[in-house]
Amino acid sequence: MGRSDLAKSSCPVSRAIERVGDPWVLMILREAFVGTRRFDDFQAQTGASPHLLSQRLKQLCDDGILHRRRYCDHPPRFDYLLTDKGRDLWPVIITLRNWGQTWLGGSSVRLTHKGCGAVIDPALTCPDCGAALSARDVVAEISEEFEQERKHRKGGTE
Amino acid sequence: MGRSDLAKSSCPVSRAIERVGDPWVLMILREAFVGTRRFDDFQAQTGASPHLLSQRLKQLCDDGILHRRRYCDHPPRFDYLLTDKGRDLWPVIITLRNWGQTWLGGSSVRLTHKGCGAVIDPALTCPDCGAALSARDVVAEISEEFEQERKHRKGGTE
DNA sequence: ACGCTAACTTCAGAATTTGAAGTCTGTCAA
DNA sequence: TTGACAGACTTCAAATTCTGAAGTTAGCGT
Repeated sequence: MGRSDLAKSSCPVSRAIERVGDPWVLMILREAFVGTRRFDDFQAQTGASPHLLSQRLKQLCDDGILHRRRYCDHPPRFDYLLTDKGRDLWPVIITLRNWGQTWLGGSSVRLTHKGCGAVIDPALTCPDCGAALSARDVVAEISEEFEQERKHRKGGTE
Repeated sequence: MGRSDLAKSSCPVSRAIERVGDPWVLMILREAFVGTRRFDDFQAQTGASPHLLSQRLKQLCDDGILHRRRYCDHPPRFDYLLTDKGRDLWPVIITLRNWGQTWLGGSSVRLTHKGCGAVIDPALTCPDCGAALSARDVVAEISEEFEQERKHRKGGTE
């Protein structure tokens, strides 16, 4: 398949990985959710080289995850803001945080729910019955199209 | 900072990214959650070269996310199973799926909750009051230790 | 006119990845 | 007992990507 062909897969997970499945992209997103906006701040907090950072920011803008805004005309200055599409990646960062906190330690990041004021660890639940969800509680049924793709790969010449 | 120092950060997100913030690792995890166990099947479904796959599987075993099991003595044959630590990464894959399905399309993966039988899209909720959660609903408060780390980077020589 | 800030770009050497080919152990059928 | 095959890898050279240091551009403040 090759990494650059992931987006062609009909699997939504592959497609998402193609866009955000990169350590630098994930670090940039973490920063963005903490309020970081400017190039040099992203650089300082992620440790990415300017070259790399500039590539990734460009890519994230192209993908509609960040928006490059001119926040000052004279001199010309730009910053990077999350779009709605980007803000929707918050659950991905939060689930990584949850896992990191549980299995790798590190000083915690406290999350407070504005609605009820409680300090929380957000968890996946069933929107229907409200039960907490883990891998064992759910059956995944792959679409016909994706099933074909997989079968083809097992036997096929590729 | 450099990518390989992420684990030294006190931020649980960085630590998690250090372990699983790689497209191949994420693809391997996706596969593992769909029941894939054997080397050649991982290879066919992820498209990774055997060299790369072997590196990543080794790394995932070292990190305690997968377990390399000898499932046959004669001839010696091995497969890779998720550990509890690995199974706990399910929410990460699911949130990637949710985002991919919403913003990138692709034929859907249907999830059925065994408990109540409903076809669902798992969502993050507040375990206290049960409300659905998005980035805007939560305040993140960074630990003192991590706050120091960040300040140091802004001014510091690094 | 000099130093400074912010947002980058350039470049060479180092590291990683790709893709093809090969290895090793052992089974099974003829 | 030879030959075809399966599974789990390893090896290697060429292509790609990343790292780290240095330089660039535009304009402000003194």
